[in-house]
Amino acid sequence: MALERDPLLKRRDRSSSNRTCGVRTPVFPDVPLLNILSGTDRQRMLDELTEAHYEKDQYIFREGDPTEYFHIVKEGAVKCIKSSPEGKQCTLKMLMPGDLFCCDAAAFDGARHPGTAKPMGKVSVLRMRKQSYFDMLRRNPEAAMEVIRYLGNRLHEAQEKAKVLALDRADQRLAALLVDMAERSGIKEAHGFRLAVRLTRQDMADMVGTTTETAIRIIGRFKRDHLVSGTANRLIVRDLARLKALAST
Amino acid sequence: MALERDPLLKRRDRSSSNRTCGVRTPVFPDVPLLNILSGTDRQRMLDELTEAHYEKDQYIFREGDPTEYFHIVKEGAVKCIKSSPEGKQCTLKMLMPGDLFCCDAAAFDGARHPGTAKPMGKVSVLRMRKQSYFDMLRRNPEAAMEVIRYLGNRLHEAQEKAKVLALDRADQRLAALLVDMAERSGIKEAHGFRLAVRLTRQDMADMVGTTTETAIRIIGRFKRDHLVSGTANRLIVRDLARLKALAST
DNA sequence: TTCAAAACATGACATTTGTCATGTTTTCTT
DNA sequence: AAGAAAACATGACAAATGTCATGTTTTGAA
Repeated sequence: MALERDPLLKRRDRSSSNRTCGVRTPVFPDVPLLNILSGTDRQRMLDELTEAHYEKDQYIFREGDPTEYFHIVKEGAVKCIKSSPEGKQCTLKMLMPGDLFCCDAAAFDGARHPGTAKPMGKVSVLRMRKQSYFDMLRRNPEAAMEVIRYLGNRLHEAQEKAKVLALDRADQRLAALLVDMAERSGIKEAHGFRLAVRLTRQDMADMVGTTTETAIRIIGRFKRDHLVSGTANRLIVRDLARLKALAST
Repeated sequence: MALERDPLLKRRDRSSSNRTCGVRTPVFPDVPLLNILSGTDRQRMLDELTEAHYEKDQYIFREGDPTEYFHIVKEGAVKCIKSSPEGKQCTLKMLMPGDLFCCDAAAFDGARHPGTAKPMGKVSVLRMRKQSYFDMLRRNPEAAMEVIRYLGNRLHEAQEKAKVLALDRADQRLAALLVDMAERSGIKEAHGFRLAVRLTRQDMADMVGTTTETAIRIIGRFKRDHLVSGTANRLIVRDLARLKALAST
C-alpha cells in the first residue's frame, strides 16, 4: 500500500482555511473514493480534506461524541472499540491505511459516534467536515456508489466477525485473527510474516472477545507448536497454513 | 407498520414483463427509499419492482448463490443465516417488513451471497434486478444517500451484535434478544408483549450463539422469574424493564 | 545502563457453557 | 380426535473459559 503524495498536489500552494498548519493536503492513490472524482470535483474535495495527527494516548473520537467529520486513515492503524456498562471492552475493527470511517449514516443527522476510535501508535488521518462530504456525495453518484460498496464490505466483515464469535472457540478465533493480520499487514521475513502493527496479548484478547490470560495461554500453545513466535514488538506468524486450518476446523 | 397498497397503483393496469403473474406491484408507505423518488423515477422503480412469495421450507437465496436481485421485505420475517464448515449455524439478523437486503456491495460485480436468506414463515418480498437498481441509484443521489444511511445503521447494528457476543453471558444475550424482539415486533397484550414472529428456543439459540439446551434452561429460568411466558407459538415478554436491566448489567 | 512499568507467564480453582441421553409436552397433520 | 413430529425439559457429566494470585521477562524512559 503505497503512501506517496498525489503528484497533482506536489507543489500546489494551498490556501484552504481549515487545513493543518503548513501541511500540504496529502492524498492516496489507493483510495478508490478519491480516484473516482476528476477535474473540479476532485480539486474541491482535495481542498476540503485536511490532515490530522494523533498519538497512542489520544482519542480520535469517543463513544457518544457528536459526529463532525468523515475520515480516511492515511498512515498507521486505528482501532474501533466499544465498551459495556461493566467496563469490559472489545475491539470491533482495526482500520488500516486507505480505510474510511464515519462514512455512514450515524453521521447523517445529529447522531453520535456509536464507538471510540483510538490510534494504535502514531497515525495520520485525512478528514472532511461531514456537510462537505455529503454535498460531494450528492454531486457525484459514482462516489456515493463507492461508499455503498465500501459499507457493504464492512457490513459483511462485521457479520463474519459475529459468526466467528458466535460459533468458534477462542483458539480458532485467535488463529483467524493472526491469519487476517498477517495477510493484511504482514511483512514477509525469513521465517514468516512480521506484523507491522504492535499487538499485545491484551489487544488480541480484545479483538476476539476473550480475557488476556486466555489469549496468553493460547498464544503460548501456538508458540510451542511453532505457529507463531515473538512478542508484541516483534510478532511473527510462522505457519499461515496451519493457522488457517485451525481457524476453520 | 402499515401495509396498504400505494394508492397511485390501486387500479393501474400493469404490463411489466417480469412481474409475478396477476399480482399488482405492491408498495409500502414505510420504505424511505421508495418515498424519496417522485414522478417518472418513482413510476419507473415501481414498474421494475416485482413481488415474490416464499414458504417456511424454501430459501430466498443461499450462501454462495450469485446475486441477482435487490430485495425489500414486504410481509413476514426473513432470517439471514451463516454456517460454519462444521455444520453449526447462526442467525445474523431478522429482517422485518420495510427492511432492505442485498442493497450492498456484495451485489456489485460478480459477487456471491455471503449468507443465506430464509423465511420464518410465509413472506412476501419485493425485488428488482440489480442492474436496474444500480441505475436507479446513479440517477437519484438522494436514493443513494438513503441506502448509505440504511447500510450505516445495519453496520452499527452488526457491530453492536459483535460486542454483545464478545462481552456478554448467554443469559444477557437472550435478555437483549427478547427486548429487541418485543420492541420491534411485539403486540401489546394484557400481560406484556406477544411476539408476532414464531420463535423456538432453537431459533433464539441460533440468534445469540448458544446451544438449544442452554437457551431452554435460561428461558426456563426467565419463566420462573416471570420475565416471559409461553412457547414458540405464543411467546410473551412480560417484564421488559427487568430484561433490559439484565441485558446491560 | 538502570529501573520502573508494562507485558508475559503459570497455577489453582470457580463458573459458564456444551454434550449426550432420556423423557414429557405441545403442535401439526390427517 | 389420534398419532407423529417437533419443541420443550432435565440430569449428569465434560470441556472451555474466566478469575485471582503471584512471579518472571521484556520494554521504554530517564
